[in-house]
Amino acid sequence: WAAATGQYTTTGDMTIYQIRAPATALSQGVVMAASLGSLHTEEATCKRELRLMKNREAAQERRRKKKEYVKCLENRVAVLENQNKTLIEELKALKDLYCHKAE
DNA sequence: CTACACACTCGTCAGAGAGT
DNA sequence: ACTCTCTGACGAGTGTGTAG
Repeated sequence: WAAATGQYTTTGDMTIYQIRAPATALSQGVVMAASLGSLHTEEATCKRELRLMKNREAAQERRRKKKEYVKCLENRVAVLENQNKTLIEELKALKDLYCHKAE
């Protein structure tokens, strides 16, 4: 997994996860540390993979809901445009009626 | 056919906010 | 203080249309 985004290093009593900056990015690496006592490297790896998986699923769900929302809005636009058209026609008919009565 | 531009999708990161 | 979820932003990969 290290090839993907980062790598682990151990310094003193701390296990450090160093995120490798993207090839073109200006940002420095971010350091996330966890005490060696509670977070074994293997356990940390597991935790990270679990977090990535959950986040991946969250992003997918988010995008699905966004699509749904946009579709909903588009439907609403269509309905309102139809209503508007109908009202304009109705208004026109009433105006005609009124004009003929006035004559 | 190739090279390029543009649009779209996906995974990931970082940060905010809520819950414990 | 710590953990978890949600979400905007970003970069990489891929598909598609178009000019040369």
